[in-house]
Amino acid sequence: MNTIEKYDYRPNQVARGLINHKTRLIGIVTPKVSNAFHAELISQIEAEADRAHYNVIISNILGNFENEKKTFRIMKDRQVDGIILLHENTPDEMRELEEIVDFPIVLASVRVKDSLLPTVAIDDERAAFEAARYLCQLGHVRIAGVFSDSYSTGTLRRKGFLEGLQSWGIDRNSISLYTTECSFGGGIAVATEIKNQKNLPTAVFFASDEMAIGAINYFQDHGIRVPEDISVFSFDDIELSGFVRPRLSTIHQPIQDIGRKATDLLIKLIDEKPLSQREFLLPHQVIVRDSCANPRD
Amino acid sequence: MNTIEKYDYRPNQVARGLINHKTRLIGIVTPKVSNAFHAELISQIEAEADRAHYNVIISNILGNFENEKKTFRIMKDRQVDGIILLHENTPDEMRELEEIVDFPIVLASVRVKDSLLPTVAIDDERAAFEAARYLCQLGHVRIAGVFSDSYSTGTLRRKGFLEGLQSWGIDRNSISLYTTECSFGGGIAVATEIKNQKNLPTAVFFASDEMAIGAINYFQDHGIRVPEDISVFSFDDIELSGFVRPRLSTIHQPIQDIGRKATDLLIKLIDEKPLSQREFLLPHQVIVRDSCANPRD
DNA sequence: CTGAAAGCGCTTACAG
DNA sequence: CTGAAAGCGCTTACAG
Repeated sequence: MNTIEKYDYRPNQVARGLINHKTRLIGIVTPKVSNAFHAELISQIEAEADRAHYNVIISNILGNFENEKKTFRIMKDRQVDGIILLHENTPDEMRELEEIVDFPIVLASVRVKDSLLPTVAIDDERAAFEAARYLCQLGHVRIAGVFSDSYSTGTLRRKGFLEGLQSWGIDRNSISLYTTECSFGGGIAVATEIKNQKNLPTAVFFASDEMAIGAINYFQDHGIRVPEDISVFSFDDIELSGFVRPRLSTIHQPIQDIGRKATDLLIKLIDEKPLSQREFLLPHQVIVRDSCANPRD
Repeated sequence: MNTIEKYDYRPNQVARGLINHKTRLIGIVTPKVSNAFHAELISQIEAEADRAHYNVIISNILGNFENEKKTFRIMKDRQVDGIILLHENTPDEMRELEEIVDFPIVLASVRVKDSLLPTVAIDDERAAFEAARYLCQLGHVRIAGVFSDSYSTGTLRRKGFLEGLQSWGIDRNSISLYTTECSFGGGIAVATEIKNQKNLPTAVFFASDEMAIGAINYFQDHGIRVPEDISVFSFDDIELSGFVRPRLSTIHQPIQDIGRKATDLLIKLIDEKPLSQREFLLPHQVIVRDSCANPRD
């Protein structure tokens, strides 16, 4: 012990990894690290992993499934102890990925249809339902919804949104639906389409804050005021949403809790401890700020 | 070879790391992964590292030097091949960090006074000089500057800013200087101070976009219009700066090029290749958008 | 209880 | 040119 102190001996983690078959490395697989929502999540995961003496390897897969498979193979070669996946796949794709690795995978902030993988997320359907009801409450009738083509930010939120409107008795014909990417650019693209509609909706629900910010930008550029001419409600509550103008009314996702819980769950699985449940749906919140108003007509 | 194919054999990277004394792992050390500027930089570094078959370990140091030293020790234990540091330190602190590790370190987007470390950044002083001159050109005379307490975003940009104003003949007494953190919160804190000044400046230069966005938010909340009542010029040109209202006039940092170049440089050092120069100052750009106008008086 | 040996999965240097 | 041995830096199981 004295000698250890004296020479400041520190064991070589690579050698330990080889003998223990544990690297204390967690892989985070994400479509794009620089996405604001993911960056916050990654930051949180790193902090929680650090507490448990794990380190974190990140990887951008840039929306390409071949890339994602390659990444899983690399993580396997590197002998990471587990993966936190921030990306959705079809059930078939998911099965392909699971076959590549022999360590646990946890889904964070996303859900995969029919998957048996441990998941930490929110109730997307319920949250979108509440968002839709909020818009109805304000008096909106001609409403648009903008979603992605994936499961959580697409199917699930669209379903909840539609059910919310229906439960208020909104006519399906006065609802228009759009599909695009969860990015500033995606929002702009849809805003362009919406503007060219004959009959402008009085409110638009976006499945992500970044979409909403892009769209609001476009609306403002073209003389459409938010919320005076059009109300905007979105989803995620990234830090930024309180700093743009108008401040976004949005669904708050507990990013910190999701990151922390997903990390804890993965570590439990690595330690082969039993899980009390497979799916953790953390509480969301409807945040009312300045991007919604009553319709003018 | 046939057998390799047949059983899809893939060498264990941990074992290879042990024998080769190379892990093909790069450590990124950053104050906060979720900072927009850093997130874009990290994303870029990961992409470039991937191209060279390296993986990337990230670490939040959260502005604590003890934490940073601990991180360097962990990176050493993990036998990473090199570190890209996105954080500034005093020369003394930097020396302490250098002593911990035995592999190359590259500074990206920051500079350390008197350091001999390979660095990829922009000419902060020159860029701030140009920003100051731009404000003068618009006719501003009562000008405030907001900086951090570190070297690149503090000392260097402050120096260039002051020289720019001086070169235009602005009276030192009409310039007020502030120090805060490069975050939304830092910007809000300074905006509060500025608002309480007897004689409001007609233009404010912020050393980061995030500061500026926070401050603009505060100004707007308190009936101070940007740019009508006060012009705001900032620094970084994160993706967001084109999506807030008003769009930010700012100094463009070539984030992609910085990330790519820093990675290439580090890999060269890992391979013990010679560097053509120690410091690479990439070209910046003055981006004129909507947050600056002529002063009203 | 202490100390030497075996082994994790590779690569490299060397013997045949 | 091929194949067996040594060794990277640890940990674990076992002999003394």
